[in-house]
Amino acid sequence: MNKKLMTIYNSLYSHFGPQNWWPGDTSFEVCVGAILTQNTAWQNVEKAIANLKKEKLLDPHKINKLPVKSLARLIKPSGYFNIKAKRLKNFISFLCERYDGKVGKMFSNSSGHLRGHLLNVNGIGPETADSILLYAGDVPVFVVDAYTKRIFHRLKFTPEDITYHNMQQFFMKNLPIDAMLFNEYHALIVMLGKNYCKKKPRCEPCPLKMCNYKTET
DNA sequence: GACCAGGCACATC
DNA sequence: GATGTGCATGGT
Repeated sequence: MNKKLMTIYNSLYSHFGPQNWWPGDTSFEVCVGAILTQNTAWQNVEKAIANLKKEKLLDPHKINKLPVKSLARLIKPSGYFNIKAKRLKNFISFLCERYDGKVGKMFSNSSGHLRGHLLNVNGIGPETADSILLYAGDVPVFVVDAYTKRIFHRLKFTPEDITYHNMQQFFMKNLPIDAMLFNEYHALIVMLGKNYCKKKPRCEPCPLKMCNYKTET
């Protein structure tokens, strides 16, 4: 257990408050959002999900039957819509065939193997799999994203080119294994990253006052 | 108009 | 195993 990691967490929590992640009404919506938000601003994902809701299509069996082209048109605002339509359908056919389209059943029927199963779905990589595990199923895995790597590199904790797995282990070996903590910590990292830890040369002064990163221009 | 966003798969060396 | 590239909309 690394005290500095908890100190950073506490500073972020004091500064930003609880983030109440994941935004979404159902665990299925969380899964859909996790795929749609790949390399995409959440704001755009909201528009895509709103389109699905408007057409009353935010339902595993309905999307399973929907032609890829129709799905692509609906999720267009989230970007990469052709490839994401395929990815969504890959996940949903996995969900429907193995678990009758029920996310709850997916978690209860796949004791410990779920991460591996998810990674076998074309279009689901480590971050998406872990987001589904943590935010749809309360499984205590730490979610790593581009902000996580950038921030903790600038704080000089980890190398810039660290792998997903090693970055995840860095947190999970140094923090208590706790889904609530991992949930809030990742969300706070994204909040910090979005607002204060952008790619150079537009980095804002960090509210934590712990980062010496300076813009080059 | 350039840059960036809560990645991933695939090609090529 | 490491590196490069396509995928695409919408906000700043």
